[in-house]
Amino acid sequence: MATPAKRPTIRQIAEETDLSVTAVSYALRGERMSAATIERVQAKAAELGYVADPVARALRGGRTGTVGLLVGSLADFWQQTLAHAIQRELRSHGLHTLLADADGDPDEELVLAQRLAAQRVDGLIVAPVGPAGGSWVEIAAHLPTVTVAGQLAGAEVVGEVAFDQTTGVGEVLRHLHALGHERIAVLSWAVGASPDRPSERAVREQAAILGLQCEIVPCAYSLDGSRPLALEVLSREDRPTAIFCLSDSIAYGVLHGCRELGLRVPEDISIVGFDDHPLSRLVDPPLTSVNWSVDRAARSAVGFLVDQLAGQADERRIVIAPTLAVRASSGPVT
Amino acid sequence: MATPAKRPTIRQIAEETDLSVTAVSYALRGERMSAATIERVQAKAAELGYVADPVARALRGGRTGTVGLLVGSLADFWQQTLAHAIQRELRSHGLHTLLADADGDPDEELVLAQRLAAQRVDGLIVAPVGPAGGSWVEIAAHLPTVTVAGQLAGAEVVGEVAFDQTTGVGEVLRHLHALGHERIAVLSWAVGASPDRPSERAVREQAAILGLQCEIVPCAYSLDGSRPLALEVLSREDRPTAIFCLSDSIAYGVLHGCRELGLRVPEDISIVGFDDHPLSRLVDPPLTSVNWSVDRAARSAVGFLVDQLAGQADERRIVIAPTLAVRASSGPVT
DNA sequence: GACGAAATGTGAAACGATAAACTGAACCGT
DNA sequence: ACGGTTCAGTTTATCGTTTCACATTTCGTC
Repeated sequence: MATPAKRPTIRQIAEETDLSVTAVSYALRGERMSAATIERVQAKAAELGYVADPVARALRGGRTGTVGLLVGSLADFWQQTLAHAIQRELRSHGLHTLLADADGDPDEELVLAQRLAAQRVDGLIVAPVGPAGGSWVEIAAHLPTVTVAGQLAGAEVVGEVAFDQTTGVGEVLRHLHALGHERIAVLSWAVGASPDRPSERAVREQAAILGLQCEIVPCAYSLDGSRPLALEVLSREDRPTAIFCLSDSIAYGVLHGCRELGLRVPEDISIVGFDDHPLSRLVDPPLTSVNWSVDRAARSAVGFLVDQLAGQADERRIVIAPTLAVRASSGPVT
Repeated sequence: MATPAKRPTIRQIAEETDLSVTAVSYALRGERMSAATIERVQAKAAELGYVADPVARALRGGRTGTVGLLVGSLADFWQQTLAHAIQRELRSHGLHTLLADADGDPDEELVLAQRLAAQRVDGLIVAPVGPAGGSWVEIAAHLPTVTVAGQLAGAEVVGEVAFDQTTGVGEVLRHLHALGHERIAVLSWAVGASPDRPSERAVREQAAILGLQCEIVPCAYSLDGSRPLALEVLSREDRPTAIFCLSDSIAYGVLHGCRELGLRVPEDISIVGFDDHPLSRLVDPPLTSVNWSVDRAARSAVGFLVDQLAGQADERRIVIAPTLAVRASSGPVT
C-alpha cells in the first residue's frame, strides 16, 4: 500500500522520444504534429500504457469525464433503479458517475451539489427533492445541469426530463374514483421540502375535480419509514378505503403494515403505488402503480447532457407520459 | 452555463489579507502561523465562502475525500442495497462516492478500477465479480482497498468483509434436503468470470455431503436475465423439485417465470434465494432466503477503510454469519 | 531567388494547493 | 555578547497537463 505508484506521465514519453512535453501533448491528441511524430508518440504511449491524468487535466480546466448524479433519496427503490439506469447510460458514453444521495434533505442536496461542482464534474444530473433556491441558479449557471423527475424553477438547466404528474396522478384518482373510493389517504414523501410539489398539487387539483376527499400525509421513504405510519393510518376509526402512495417503496411498507394488521388487500383496503418498480408486479398482491419508462428517462437525461457537452447549446425538454398499470392491489369498495 | 465560474481561491485570500499563498495554506489548516493570523485568514475564508479545491489538492498528492465504490452488478437489487448502504456510510464519514458498475464483467471491473485509481480516489471498496488478476495486485498495492462479499486472492487488501458462503449455502441445502428435495437446480451469476467462486464451490461441497444432485446453471443478474432461463429449466421433462438462486434478483425472475407457467410455489416447486433483499418478504410467495446484515457489512467495510486512511496500518477482516430466513417459497416435496 | 505562409516544433506560464528550504527577528542561557 | 533555538513568515519547486507566444524549417509562388 505504500509503493510510490508511478503511472507513466507525459514527460516520460517526452524524454523517451526526445521531444518536448508540449509536442507530446499535441501528438497524443493528434494535433499539429507531423504524422510521423504522432505515430511515434502514440506508439510509445501505448507501450508504456500511458493514460492521461484526469486530475491534472481537470485542474487545467479541461474535462474530467465524470458526471455528478444527485439523487433525492437512494432509500427509494425506484430511485435506485433510476440511478442504475443513468449510471449505465453514462458509462455507455464513456463517462464516469460521481453518485450522491441527498437522503431527502433539500439542504443536504445543495451542499452535495456544490461539492460535486468542486470535484469538477463535467455536468450534473439531478433528481431534485428541494425547491430551486438561489444557489441552484448559480450552480446551474456554471455547470451544465439536467433535471429528472423534478424541476428547479428559475435555474437555467440544459435539459429537463419531466414526468407528467398531473396525468399520472389523475389516472390513479380516476381509477380509484371509478372503483367507488371517496376517502383516500395520500402518502407523500419529503413533504415540506418543496412547498408546492407538482405531485401534491396534482393530487389537490384532481381530487377537487372528482370530488374526492384526499388527505395528504407526509411520509419518509423506505419500508421502515412508511410501515409505522401505515399502521397509524390503518388503525383509525374511519380509515380511508384506499391509500395512494406517491412512491412504490412507500406502498411496500404499507402492504407490510396491512399484513401485520390482518387487513386484506384489496378487499379491506386498496393500495396504489407510484413509479412502478420492477418488483411491484411480484409483490403480494401485485401493486397497481403508475409506470414511467425509466430507460427512456435515463437515455434522455444523459443524451441532453452529452449533446450539451458536445456543443449543442439548445435547452431541451421531454415529458414522459405515464401508463397506469392496474394490478390486484386495487379493487372496488366493499 | 458559460459564466466563468469563479470559486474563491487561496490566492484571493492571500491578496486580501496581505499574506503569502503559503501562509494562507498553513493558516487554513491551523498550522504554524500565529493564532492571530490563523483567525484572520479563516475569517476571510469564511467571508468569501472559500472551499479548498479537491482537484488541485489531489494533483499535489493529497487526499481527495472521495472513495471509489466498485460493484459487481447494479442490476442486482441486493447490490443496489449494498451500494446504498456503503454510500450512506461513507457520507457519514464525510467521504464522497465515485460509483462504478462492472455489470458482471471481470475485465470491465479491472478497467474501472484503474480509472477510479486515475481519478485519485483515496481508497477503493470492491464487491468483486472476477478473480484476482495481476493487475489487482498492483492496484491494491497502490490504493487502500477493501473487499466486500468476495475475495481478491493474492492482492494485499487493507480490509475484507467476507460472507460465510459455506454456512449460508449449507443451511439452504440442508433446509431443502430436510424437505425431501433431491434434484436441485442452482442458478448462479457470472459463471466463468471467476473459475472457482466460493459460493459455487460451497454448493458442490455441501451437495456432495448431503448426497444431493445439484446442477449449476449460469445466469445473468436481474429479472430479465433469469426469467427466460427459468422458463427453460422449468419446462424440462424432469424438472428439478427446487431451484436455489444465488441472488434474490434471480429468484424474482424465477418466481415470475413460475407464475407465467402456472406453477404453484412451493407446491409444484420450491424456490430459495440468497442475500435476502428487503422486498423478499413481500413478494408472492414470500421468499426463503439467506440474510446477511447489509448494514454491518457496510459499516465494517467503510470502517476498515477509514481506519486505514487514519493511519491504522493493520489489515482487518470480518466474516459475516448468515441467517436463513425460511418463508413460504420453500416447502416439502409433494 | 526572395517573400510570406504553412508546418512543425520549443519554452514558459498557468491551473490551485502544498512541502521543503530559507530568512529574519526575537529570545535563551551562559 | 555570542552561538543556538523558536517563531512567523516568505520563496521556490512541484504535481501533470494544456495553451499561448514565439522560433525554426520547409514550401509554393511570383
